[in-house]
Amino acid sequence: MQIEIDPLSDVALYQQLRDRVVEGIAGGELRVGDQLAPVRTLAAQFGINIATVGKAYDLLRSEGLVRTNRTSGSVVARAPHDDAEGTGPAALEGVGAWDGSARDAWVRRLATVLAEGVAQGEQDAAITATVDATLHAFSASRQHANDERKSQGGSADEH
Amino acid sequence: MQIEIDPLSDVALYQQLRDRVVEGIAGGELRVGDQLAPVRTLAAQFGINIATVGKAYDLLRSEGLVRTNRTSGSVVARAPHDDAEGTGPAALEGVGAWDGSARDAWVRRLATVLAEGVAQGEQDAAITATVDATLHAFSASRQHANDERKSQGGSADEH
DNA sequence: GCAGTTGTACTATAACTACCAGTACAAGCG
DNA sequence: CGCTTGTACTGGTAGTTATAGTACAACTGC
Repeated sequence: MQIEIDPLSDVALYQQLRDRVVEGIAGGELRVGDQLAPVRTLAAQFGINIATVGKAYDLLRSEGLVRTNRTSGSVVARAPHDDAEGTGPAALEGVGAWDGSARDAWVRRLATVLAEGVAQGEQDAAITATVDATLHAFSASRQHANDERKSQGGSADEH
Repeated sequence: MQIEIDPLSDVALYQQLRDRVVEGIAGGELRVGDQLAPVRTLAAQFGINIATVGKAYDLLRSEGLVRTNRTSGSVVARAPHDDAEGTGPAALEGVGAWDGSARDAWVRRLATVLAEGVAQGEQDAAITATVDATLHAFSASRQHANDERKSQGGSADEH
């Protein structure tokens, strides 16, 4: 998976890294068991500090999205709920659903973002359309990534 | 409007204030022309610094949500798009729709939050349901606030 | 004009965060 | 053993958050 970050953004570097990985999982570019690039590799790739990458991985681990085995690196630990298709050898590892309070916090955060759109005069229909389009983009991307794997068993992370 | 903030939250105080005002506008508790509490009043109410409240107002102004006339205080400058009902003497002031790039940034932020839910295994249907419920809560709240105004012409901000 | 209110600007300080640099270590793999 | 892995540590720089206190320009009401 190709990650890009913007050093000029007002969003913290480690936060951007974390966001890209989350989006990668949502979009299917990163699937359960996939290896994440070593902290040193990512740090060198972006010319940033190892500790910054480590902090991003720290965050992802605390969110239960990746699991890390000290010597073998970090791997994706959670997958989007794919309602369609039996996905043959899927569910390599237990998903485990996230913590209730974590979900509550997520709902709160979602509500705040939605309130922003509403306050700015965005119509409800326009908002739901944007949400639907975004979710559909994710599932379509997952579908596409799925097909890729079937034709060529490639790794998601060339480093 | 009754605002509450959590000094123990990891979210910055000025950000919380800004979020509450945004949600107030989305929920109709704050409407176009409504006066916001003076910075000194809010600062005293929460036992925080004037500059902190000023920063929140600064943010809201830069987002075009409030307009400020140096001596008369800050007032709400933007209203949710109410698709239903003629709302009689509504649209007291021009709404003006937000900047295109600002909207793009909002869509990006929304996508990141949605990705988080998807990555955590939340089903698309569950997400859209949450979004719909949140949007409905806002519009219902607006409706309610609207009725309140009709029966008793109260100010939104008693200070 | 005067008193009061409003948002804003300024300085200065303390605490915390983000990021960096370098080094070091424990644990597993080949 | 050599290599890679994540992690931990110290130390430093810069920026942000929040504080305190003072001050000012502009408008309202008397």
